Amino acid sequence: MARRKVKLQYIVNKSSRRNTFRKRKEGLLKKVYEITTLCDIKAAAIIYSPFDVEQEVFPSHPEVHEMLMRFQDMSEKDKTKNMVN
Amino acid sequence: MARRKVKLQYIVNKSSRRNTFRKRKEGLLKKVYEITTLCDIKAAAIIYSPFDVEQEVFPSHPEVHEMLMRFQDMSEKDKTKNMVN
DNA sequence: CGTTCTATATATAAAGG
DNA sequence: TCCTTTATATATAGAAC
Repeated sequence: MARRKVKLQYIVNKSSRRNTFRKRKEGLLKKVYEITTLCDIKAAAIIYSPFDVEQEVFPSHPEVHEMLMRFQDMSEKDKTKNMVN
Repeated sequence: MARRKVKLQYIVNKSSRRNTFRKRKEGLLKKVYEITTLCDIKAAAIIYSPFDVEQEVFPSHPEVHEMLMRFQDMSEKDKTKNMVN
């Protein structure tokens, strides 16, 4: 979006892809922060990126870990049920 | 945003909060899908909401579970390091 | 490679059904 | 309560540094 509408597909050019990744990651974390604040809920985003040295990025609360634990405890059936595409 | 700028704070009115939650959750999942597609990375969002019957919502791939496993394996120090606020 | 600047695409608050 | 419709706030692609 912005200057030009972009097709929703893999960005081949590496520097463009990297730039888009950085900007969108920032936007995504902001959105997570906002919905968390506005609705007083727990939310987190996990991003695995080949660009960052650190492999996982976590926005949001320490409670995130608790959420993960809860997820781990769910049955496989429930996990599938809660997947959204 | 939209018709009126909204202060970034808890929305007291329940129906408004619920509506905002539903819309923003949808937008958030879309963003996750987009960054995933555009940059060919793995990403997921976890949302704990009192509005949904299901307690956790997961956008994105089956690989998400693998990501969580990797996170579980990280040392406490690394977990803290990867938290972003 | 990372930032900042803007024009434009998107997300979304309110309102209406 | 949920879906549409809009007006407006935000996010962000591309450019320039």
